[in-house]
Amino acid sequence: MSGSSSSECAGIIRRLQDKYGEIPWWPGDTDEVLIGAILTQQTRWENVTRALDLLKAGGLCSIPAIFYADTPDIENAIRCTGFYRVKARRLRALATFVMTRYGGTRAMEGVPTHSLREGLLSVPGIGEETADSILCYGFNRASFVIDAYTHRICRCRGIPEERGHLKAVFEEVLPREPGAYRQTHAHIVEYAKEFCGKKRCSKCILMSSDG
DNA sequence: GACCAGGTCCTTG
DNA sequence: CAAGGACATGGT
Repeated sequence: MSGSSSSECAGIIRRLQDKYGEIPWWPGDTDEVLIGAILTQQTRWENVTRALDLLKAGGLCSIPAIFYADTPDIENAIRCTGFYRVKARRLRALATFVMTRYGGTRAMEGVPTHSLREGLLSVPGIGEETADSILCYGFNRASFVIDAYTHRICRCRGIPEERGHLKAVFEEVLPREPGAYRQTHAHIVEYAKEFCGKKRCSKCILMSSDG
């Protein structure tokens, strides 16, 4: 792996840890994480929590409930997350995959990570980021999430942005523990939301020397 | 009104 | 394969 990228990423990880410490992130049971992972696509998390509350109020915040629900009921609950028709379809596709292949998320816990990932990626509407979010936050697997914020931070540090490269580098540098993966990803999002615009970063604590 | 948000898929060149 | 567009609501 690129030694340069590795040391840069290691530096980013360490400085973010120093800045933020332990922060809670993406709470909820497994089913709720799967649903949230779809809803948060290209959408602010605050809008997602509102939709999750509406789903809960309607008894629709679980994979079986989504599987058996009427599509219009799902659409109404998730409208505030945008792309609501597409997302309702994706939720149905995910629920269908889980229920028909495993009978529920509980039965997926013993399935090997690479096998789970492959299955998730076969579901229409689930790409690499969503799959990794589900694996890392929903199933406690060491699969690092590369999102738009990760790209921004790495761009600002001159690290090659290709997704597979970034995923490999972070997974090489971090201890192979889901908790460490979750924490680092949470740090990246917190930092980037505040300091990294789409075009340029306003401030960069990641810039300091040593590395 | 313009621009953006923790993506993914489909169509074009 | 790269680039562009569609999907849609809500906040700044």
